[in-house]
Amino acid sequence: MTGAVPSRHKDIADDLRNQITTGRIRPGERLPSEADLADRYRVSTVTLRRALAVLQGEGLVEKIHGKGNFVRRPHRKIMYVGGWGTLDPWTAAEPALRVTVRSATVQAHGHLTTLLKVSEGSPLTELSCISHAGESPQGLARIYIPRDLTPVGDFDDTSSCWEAATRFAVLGPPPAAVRETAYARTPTPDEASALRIGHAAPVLGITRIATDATGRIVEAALLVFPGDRVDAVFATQLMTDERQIQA
Amino acid sequence: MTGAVPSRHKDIADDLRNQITTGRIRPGERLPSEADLADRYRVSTVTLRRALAVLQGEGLVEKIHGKGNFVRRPHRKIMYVGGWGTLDPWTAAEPALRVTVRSATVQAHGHLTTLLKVSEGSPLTELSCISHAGESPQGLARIYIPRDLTPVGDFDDTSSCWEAATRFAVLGPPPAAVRETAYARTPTPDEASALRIGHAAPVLGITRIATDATGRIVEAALLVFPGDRVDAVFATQLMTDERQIQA
DNA sequence: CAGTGGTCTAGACCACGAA
DNA sequence: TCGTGGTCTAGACCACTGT
Repeated sequence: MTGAVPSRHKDIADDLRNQITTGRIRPGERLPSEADLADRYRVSTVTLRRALAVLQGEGLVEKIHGKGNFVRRPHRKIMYVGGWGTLDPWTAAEPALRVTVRSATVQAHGHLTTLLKVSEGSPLTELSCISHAGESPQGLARIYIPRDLTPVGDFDDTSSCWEAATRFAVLGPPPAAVRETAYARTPTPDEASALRIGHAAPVLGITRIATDATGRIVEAALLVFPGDRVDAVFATQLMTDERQIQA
Repeated sequence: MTGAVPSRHKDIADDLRNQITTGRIRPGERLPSEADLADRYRVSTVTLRRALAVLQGEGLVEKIHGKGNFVRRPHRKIMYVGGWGTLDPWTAAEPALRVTVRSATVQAHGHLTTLLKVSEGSPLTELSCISHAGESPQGLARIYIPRDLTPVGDFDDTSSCWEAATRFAVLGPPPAAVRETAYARTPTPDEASALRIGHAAPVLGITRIATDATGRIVEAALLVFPGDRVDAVFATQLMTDERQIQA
């Protein structure tokens, strides 16, 4: 197609990728320092860093400022199950899965009022969750629930809410309908550092709106997952009649 | 939280972003050359290019080698509707929406055999679709249908299949169930050039498997959308009983 | 050809992490 | 303090686009 563009950094990325995937450099191991690698490949540090950026974007390498570049442990792909609004049971049962939840009361503002269809300033319970699988951050969630629907009790390790949060499941009253919007984007700086991914690594976002039988919104959840670790699956049973509705 | 890291390129990106979003630089317009901008901001070309890379990742700027940096025309977010397996009707009705379909007969191999649960070498019809909204590529689709289920007739502009492809809808016999997996990743080089996005711009991918009442897979579709232009929405009605199924 | 973006260099200085 | 990654420079050379 197009002429081959000389790009030393891609060659280097290819070489390092091979060394990683063939096991010559093992998961968790630290790569030689960037200065060393630059020397070895006879390139400038800038070029070498571009090569590492490629691998970081692929989720193969994790950079830690002041410590070095590390080969990421390969992770089984986690499944977020749509409709259920939960990580798949197998994943959620993982013993190494730790979740940190921070709860706060906030007032609805801006986007939140639109999402929850509440008036500006309405009291909401905000749950900030971060889920780790072993060392690696695995997902972020910010869940908003109208204050009057919030289950009583603290979100400590023993509460059922904590259990639900572990699975990123819908909190609050059982919903009658769930609407989930999935999108792909780059992480915000906050998300990038929280998830320990590059600023260019794609994240899979899911905005989940749960409504009860009366149509009232009982929960809005903003979920963010590293793109290389999480897929979202949605299953639909179609009545043959349903297909007629579509024009 | 963390100390402010000096990063001139982010400041520049912020400034340019403001100029774009406030309309001081208009959609379709060409930015000053990188050399000019580097001069104006008193930075090196490398730093300025990092700033532009940020904006490109956000989908605000399109770089064209040898021509310049252009402000991308803002696009309404397109909705892919899960379950229905189609772009939303409003979008699909867009008159400016053009679709190019190329059909071929291929033999199942590798991943395809797993996806479609057919044996190696089974004949499949492959439809390669690319959808444009005006100038901008908007989505790619590769759809696979078992040869014996393929509707007869060519996929010309007048066929109903072409109409369905326009909406990225499920082809072949009406399915009884659809399973869609959504993921976020960076584009392959092919996808990046076909969609005219950067190699680091996130894409939203959807793998769609449609099965008939007997459980036979009647279609597998691999859809790829630019992350900044397409969202996917999935709606679920929950019977109260359904919630019990979950352990 | 001239003008544009794409890649690379050799070195400087700053910020973070662990002794 | 030292070794690490993070940012930046001033300039060179290559590749693509249009005249």
